[in-house]
Parts: sequence; C-alpha cells; structure tokens
Amino acid sequence: MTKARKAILKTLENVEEPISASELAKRLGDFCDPATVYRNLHYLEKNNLATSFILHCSEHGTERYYSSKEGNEHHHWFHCEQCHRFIDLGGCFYAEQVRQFEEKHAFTVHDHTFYLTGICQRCKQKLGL
Amino acid sequence: MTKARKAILKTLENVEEPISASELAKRLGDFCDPATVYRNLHYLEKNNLATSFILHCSEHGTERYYSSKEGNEHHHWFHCEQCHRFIDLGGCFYAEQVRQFEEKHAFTVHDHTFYLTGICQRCKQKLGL
DNA sequence: CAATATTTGCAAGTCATTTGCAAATAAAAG
DNA sequence: CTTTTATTTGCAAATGACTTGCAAATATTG
Repeated sequence: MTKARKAILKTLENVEEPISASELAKRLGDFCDPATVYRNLHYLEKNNLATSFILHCSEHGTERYYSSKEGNEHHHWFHCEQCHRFIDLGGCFYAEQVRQFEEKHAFTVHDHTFYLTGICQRCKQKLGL
Repeated sequence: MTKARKAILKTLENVEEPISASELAKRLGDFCDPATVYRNLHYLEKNNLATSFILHCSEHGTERYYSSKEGNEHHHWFHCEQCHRFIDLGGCFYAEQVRQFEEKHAFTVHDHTFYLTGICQRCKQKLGL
C-alpha cells in the first residue's frame, strides 16, 4: 500500500458521509495529484475496500460519492438538496427483495443503488417550511 | 408546444426502456440540435412529462436516462452490464417505505432512485454462466 | 542492494452536458 | 391575419468530472 492509498482510505474511514472524489482531492491538497485520487478510488472499489454511487445535485453537479467498506454493512442515504449533506438511512434493507427479483427474472444482480433526495429537517425549519 | 418538443416526447412515449439524451439526439438526427434535445428534456422533466435517473455503464459511460411519464406510474429498472438493455421491475414499490423514512427523520423526500445492475438471463446463457 | 513491477505527477485528452448570442418560431395582442 | 412580445433554436464555444500517455519515482521481489 502506497502512502497516497493509505491517506485516501483513512480519509474515507474518518468521514461519516459519502464523499466525492473532488472533495477528497481538495482535502488531500498537495499530498497527491487528483489523478491519483481517481485512480486509487477505483483501486479501492475494485478491491472491496470502498463503495460508491453517482448522484446529481444542483450545487456540485453529477459526481460519484465514495464510502469505506470497513463497517462492511452496505448503507443507503438521503441527500439534502439545500445543505447538501447526507443522512444515513441505515444498513441495507434490500437483500431479500433483490433475491426475489433475481428469481423472478432469472438475472444476476451485481449491484443495487438506492437513495433519496429532498430537504432535511433543519433546512425545512430555516426556510420556514 | 414546438415541433422539437413534440418529437422528443413522442419518442419517449414510443420507447419501452429509459433512453439517454445522446441516444435520443442520435435518433432525432437532423430533426433538431442536440442542445435542443437537452434543453427540452429538462423542460419535459420540469413539467412532469418525463422522469430520469443517472446510471453509469461500461459501454456508454455516465448518462442520464429518460422515460415519459404518461403511464403515470413510476417504474424501476434492472440494467444488464453485458447487453446494456433495461428490464422493467414494475411499478414503484417504495411509496410506503419512503413515507416511513420521512416520518422517522422529519425530512421531506422529493425523489427517490432505485435500480439494479447485473447480467440478464440471455447474456448469462450466451456467456455460459 | 539490484531487478522488476506498480504507482505517481503532469499535461493533454474525452465526453456528456451547458451556455451565450443572434436568428427563427410560437404565442399574445390588436 | 399582421404586429408585438416572449420563447425556442442552432451553432460554436465553454464547463467540469474524469481518464490517459508517458517518463520519473516508489514499492515489491529475489
């Protein structure tokens, strides 16, 4: 494991929300090149040390968000369109459903994506909603 | 409604799978400019005539896929990583669950995304899996 | 420590999507 | 059905996330 790899993985582990590659690159600053961040995120995901999903938001555009896989439990998230933070919806609750779909359609599922977007409690209050 | 708008909506209605903006632009050919396709897809989505989600696949990269909203029932999809077709998983089955999340976390959900990726039955056979 | 394999930084691509602007078309007004 | 006003379009240039070629730097092997 190279030092860039370690630093990226450590950052993923220390952060409590999914984080985008560009945000990660920003946090690592001169520690390593953005290209290295992208390459290592692919490496980590391929080696089952991280997972990601793509999400579009008005402020950051379309980006891929990464989380470490240390907890080993797949989580799903709510994304606030106002403050752009993520709220953890808890461990994955789709394993059984996915299995049923596999049975019904005879396909093999490699991955599933689920997330919610909207406005969080705090932002609703701020906006008087 | 302009003629470009009508043509795009009609194409969305005639196609049975979600279709990407670039594929739509290709099908419309010289009928209108790609920029017009993008602008009108935004228009249609804003006016509740279409929905979309973002998905990454090895062959087409990261793209947004659109469906008309005529049937008025929100559908979810499986995407085959081999033949790159979509399989309809049926009408949305998350309304109740989303409501429970809203209650539990006191946020307001504007949208939810769910899809599966993997290998379809036909491709499994072709590949001898 | 030498030999080999992998990773990195840098700079230059890619590619979906967006945007400015002037011309063309649609909708509203008369 | 013209005129006026508002919206949309095509074109070309820009944006921004992400990728890639290549030679130098760092890891890993023996």
